[in-house]
Amino acid sequence: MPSYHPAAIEPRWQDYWLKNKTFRTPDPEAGGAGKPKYYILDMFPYPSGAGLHVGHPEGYTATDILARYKRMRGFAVMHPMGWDAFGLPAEQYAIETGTHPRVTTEKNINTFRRQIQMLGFSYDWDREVDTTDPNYFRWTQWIFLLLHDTWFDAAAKKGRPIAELPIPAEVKSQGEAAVRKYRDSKRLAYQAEVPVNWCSALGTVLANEEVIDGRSERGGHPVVRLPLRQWMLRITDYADRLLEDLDTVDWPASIQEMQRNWIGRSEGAEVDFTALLPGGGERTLRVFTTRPDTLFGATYMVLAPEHPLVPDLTTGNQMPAVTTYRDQASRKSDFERTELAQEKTGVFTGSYAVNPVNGKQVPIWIADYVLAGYGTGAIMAVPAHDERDHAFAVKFNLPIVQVVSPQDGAKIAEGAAFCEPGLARNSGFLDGLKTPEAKSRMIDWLEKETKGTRKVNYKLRDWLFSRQRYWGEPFPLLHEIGADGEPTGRIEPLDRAELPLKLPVLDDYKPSGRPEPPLGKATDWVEVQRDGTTWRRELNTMPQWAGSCWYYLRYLDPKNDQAFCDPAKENYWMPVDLYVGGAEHAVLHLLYSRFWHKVLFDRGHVKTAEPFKRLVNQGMILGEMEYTAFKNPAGAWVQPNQRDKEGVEAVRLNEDQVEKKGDSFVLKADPGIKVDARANKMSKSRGNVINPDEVVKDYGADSLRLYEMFMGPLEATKPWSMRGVEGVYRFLSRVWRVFMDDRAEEMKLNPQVTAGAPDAETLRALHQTIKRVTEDLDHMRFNTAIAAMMEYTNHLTPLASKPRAALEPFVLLLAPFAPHLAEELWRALGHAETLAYESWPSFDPALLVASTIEIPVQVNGKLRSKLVVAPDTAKEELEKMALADPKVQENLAGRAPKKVIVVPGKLVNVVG
RNA sequence: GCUGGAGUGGCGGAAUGGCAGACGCAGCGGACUUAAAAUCCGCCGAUGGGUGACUAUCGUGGGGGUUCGAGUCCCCUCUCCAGCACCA
Repeated sequence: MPSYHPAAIEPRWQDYWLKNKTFRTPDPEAGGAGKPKYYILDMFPYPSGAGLHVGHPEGYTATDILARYKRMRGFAVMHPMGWDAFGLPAEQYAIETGTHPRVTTEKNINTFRRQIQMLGFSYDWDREVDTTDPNYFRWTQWIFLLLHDTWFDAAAKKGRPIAELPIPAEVKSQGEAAVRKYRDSKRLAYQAEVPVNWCSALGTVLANEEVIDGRSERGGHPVVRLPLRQWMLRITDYADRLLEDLDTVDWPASIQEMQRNWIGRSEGAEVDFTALLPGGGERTLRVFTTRPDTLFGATYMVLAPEHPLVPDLTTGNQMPAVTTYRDQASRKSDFERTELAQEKTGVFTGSYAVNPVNGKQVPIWIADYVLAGYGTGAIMAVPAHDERDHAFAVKFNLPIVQVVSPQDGAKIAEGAAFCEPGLARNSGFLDGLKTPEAKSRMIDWLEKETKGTRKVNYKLRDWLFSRQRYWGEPFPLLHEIGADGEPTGRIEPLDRAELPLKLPVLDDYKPSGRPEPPLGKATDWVEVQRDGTTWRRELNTMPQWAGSCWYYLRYLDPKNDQAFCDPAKENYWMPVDLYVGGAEHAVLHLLYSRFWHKVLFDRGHVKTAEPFKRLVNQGMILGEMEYTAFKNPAGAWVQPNQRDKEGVEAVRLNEDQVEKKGDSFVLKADPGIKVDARANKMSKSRGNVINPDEVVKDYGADSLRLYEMFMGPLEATKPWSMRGVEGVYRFLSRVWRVFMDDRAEEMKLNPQVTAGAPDAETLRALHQTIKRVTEDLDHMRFNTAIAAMMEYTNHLTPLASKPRAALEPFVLLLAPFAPHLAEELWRALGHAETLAYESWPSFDPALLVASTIEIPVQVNGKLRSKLVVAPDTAKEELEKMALADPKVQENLAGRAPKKVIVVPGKLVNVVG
C-alpha cells in the first residue's frame, strides 16, 4: 500500500463493521443501562428511483459524526436508518411501467441501502424499518385504530378512550344507533363530506399542505375543489397543545415560527347577526371576528359563496347573479381565487341582517375573499378598520363608518383602513376605551345579551387523512352493508389481532380518473362476511405521512410483534435527543408527528409529551457557482437585466473570463458588461446535480463526508465545489503520509513515527487540537473542528520525529469524521480492535499554556506594538512595559496617557 | 405585504466586545524533476510611500450611535435567500 487509496480501504472496513455488527445497539436491559443514552435520528428518506443525492449525506454525516463521537464518550447511542417507502412516485412509476410498486420499492431501497453503506455510516442495521413492510404498517394501522378509539376531552385538554365519552341523556334515549353516531362524531378519526383538493392527474385528493399555488406539490398538476367523503384526523383539538409545547423544545426559531403561523391561533368573538329572510322569517348568521370592538362599524356582511344560508338569503331578482357567482367560485381552484383575484369580486344577495349592537340593517353580500373553511364562513365587514373590507366597500360603494381613532390623535390616511389599535368612537358604550378594553367590554356585553361569545380560532384545519390510491396503508375498518346493498353508516374497526390488513394483490392499480379508489377493484378483498352480515372494507388508503409519524418509536423495538414498542425501551430511549433533517418538513411531518405522539402520550403509550427534544435543519447544497452573461440576437453582449427580452441568450462563462469590479462581476473582455454570478439549486434540468457515487469513486467516502462538513456551518445554504472536495482529499492524503510510508511496497508505518515523547510545542498543539475538536463537536461546528485537525496535521508534517503519543489521540479525533482512514491507521499502529469504542482523548488545560505570549498594544484603539511576555504577567507590569514601549511613546507624541486599559493575557490600550 | 435568516478577500468560510480574514480553494514565487504530475517551502484584503526588512491610511452592504475599543451591542436603511400570504 504505497499511498492513500480509499477505494482499497473503505469497502474492507464497511464489511468489517457489518460482519462484526460493530454498531449494534444493545437494548437497555442487555448492558445499555448504566450508560447515559443518546438517541440521534435522521429523517429517513423516501427511496426514490433517482438514488441518493448529495443533500442526503450532509445531514447523515453530521449525525454519524456525533453518533461515533458520543459512543467514544461512553454513551449508549441509538442511531438507526429506515425507509419511508409508501407514496405516490412508486405508484406513478408502477402505472407507467407496469411494475408492481412492491418491486420498484424494494429495488430502490436496495440502491439506497447500498449507497448509504458506501458512505460508512454507523447505523445499527438490525433496526432498519420499512413503512411498507406489513410488520411495520400493522402498527401504523394499530395507531390509527387508537385515534379512532379516542375523543378529545376539551375540559381536561386530553385525549381519552371513546368508552369514557359521556353520552347526553337525549342521545341515549334515542337508542344504540344514535349513541354510535354520537360517538363517531367525537372520534379523533372521523368521516366528513368535505370539499377536497382533487387532483385528477394524480387521481387523488391532497392535503392542503400538499397543494402549492393551486398545484400539486408533486408534479405540479392542477388541483380543483370537490366535495367527497373523507377520513379526517381531528388535529385541531390539539392545536393549543401543539402551540404551547413548542416552548418546551429546542428547535430553530424559524421552524417554531412556521409551526405557529401554520396553527394560526387568533382570539376574538363569535357574534350572532339576525338575517332577515326575503320571504319573511329570520335566521341566525354567526360570524367570527378578532375585532369585536369595531362592531358599531360593521356596515355590511359577507358570506363565503359556499355558505349554506346563501340560497335562503338570495332574493328572486338577485338569484341569477348569485347562482352564476357561486358557480364560478366552485370551479375556481384556490390558485385562481388567491393569485388572480387581487381585485375583489362579489354579489349582493338582496337580503339584510340586523347588527346586534345597534339594530341597524346591513346588506348581506357573498364574495370569495371570505373562505368557507375558516371561522364560520361569514364575516361582519368593518371597512374603516380592515384593508380587505375597505377595498371591497370602495369597489361596491358600501358605507364606511370610522369607529376607532388613533390614540395619538393623528389623522387617518385618506382612502385607507386604520387597522391599528386606538380609541373607540361612534361606538356607544365603548367610546373612549382603548382597543383591548373595548374588545373585552364588547364581548362581556355580547355574552350578557347572548348575542355572542369569546372564541379562539385556528388557521389549522383538520387533517385530511385518506387518499384514493393503491400504494398506502389500508384502513383497518369495515362498513356495514344493509339489505339494500348500501352502507348503513355503521363502521367497525378490525380486531387488533387481525392486523396487519395487507393490501390486496392487484393487477390494475391505475387510478380511474374519478375519485373512486383503486382498491375497489379487488372485489374478493373488499367484501367480508361476518356474523351473518355483509361488510365492505374501507377503500381509501392512508397518506404518505402516516408511516413517518411514528417511525422513531419503531426503531427502538423493530421486531416486536406484541406492541409497536416495548414500554421499557420507549422509556429508556425517548425522547429523541437530536433530530436532523431538511427544513422542507418544517410543518408537515413535524406537526403530524407531534400530534400522533401527543395522542399516544394521552393514551399512556409513551412517556414524553414531545418526541423530538432538539431539532437541527441542515442547509441546502447548491450546485457549483455559475457565471452567466447575456447576448442579444445580434451576438452582442447585453446587461443581465435584459435577460428576459426576446432572443437574449444566456452564455455560461469560465471563472477566468470574469473579474470582480465593485460589487459585481464583469466580463474581463468587456468590463462594461455585468455578469450574473450565483449558485443554483441542483436540478436535472440544469444539469448541475452531483452524484455521490461519482464523488466516492474519485475521492472516497471519507473525502465526501469531510467535504460536506467542511463546506460551512451545517444549517447554512452553500454551493458545491469539486475543488473543495479535492482540497479535503489532499488533507486526508497528508494525514496518511504522516503515519504511513507512501514509498513502501507494503503497509508500513512512516519511519519517522517514533516511540519517544513529544516536544513541548507538539504536546501543546495536540492538547489544543483535542480541546478545539471536542468543543466544536459539542456545538456541531464541524467545519472549524476540521480546520483544527488540518492545522495539527500541518504542524506534524515537517517534524522529523513523529511520536506515537502525538499521533494516536489524533487518529481518535479524526475517527468520527473519516472513520475508514482512522480505522486503517489505528490498525497500522498495531491495534487489533476497532476504534469505535476507544475512549475519546481528553486534554490537560495545564498543557495548553504557552511559555510566552504576544500581547497587542494599542494607542487610542489602534494597534501600534506587541509585547512578548509570560502568560501570567501582571496588569501593572504590562502597563509599565506598554508605556515604556518606543512605538507607544512615538504615537503618544509627548502627550500624557489619560488612561491605560489592561486586559491581562489579552491586550493593552493606551488612551492619550 | 408579513415572518425568519444572511450580507466579511477572487471563492467557501473563521473570529467569549479585545491583533479582522483561522482553515481550505484559486492565484503567484521557489525547491524537487530531463520534463510534467504529485509533493514540499514561501507569498497572498485595498491604496500610497520605500530597492528592501518595512511603513502609513482605508477596510466586515450603507448611515448614525454606545464604548478606551464594534464584524460582534443599539437605532435607521439597502440587498439577497427561505417560508407564509384575502385566515376576518
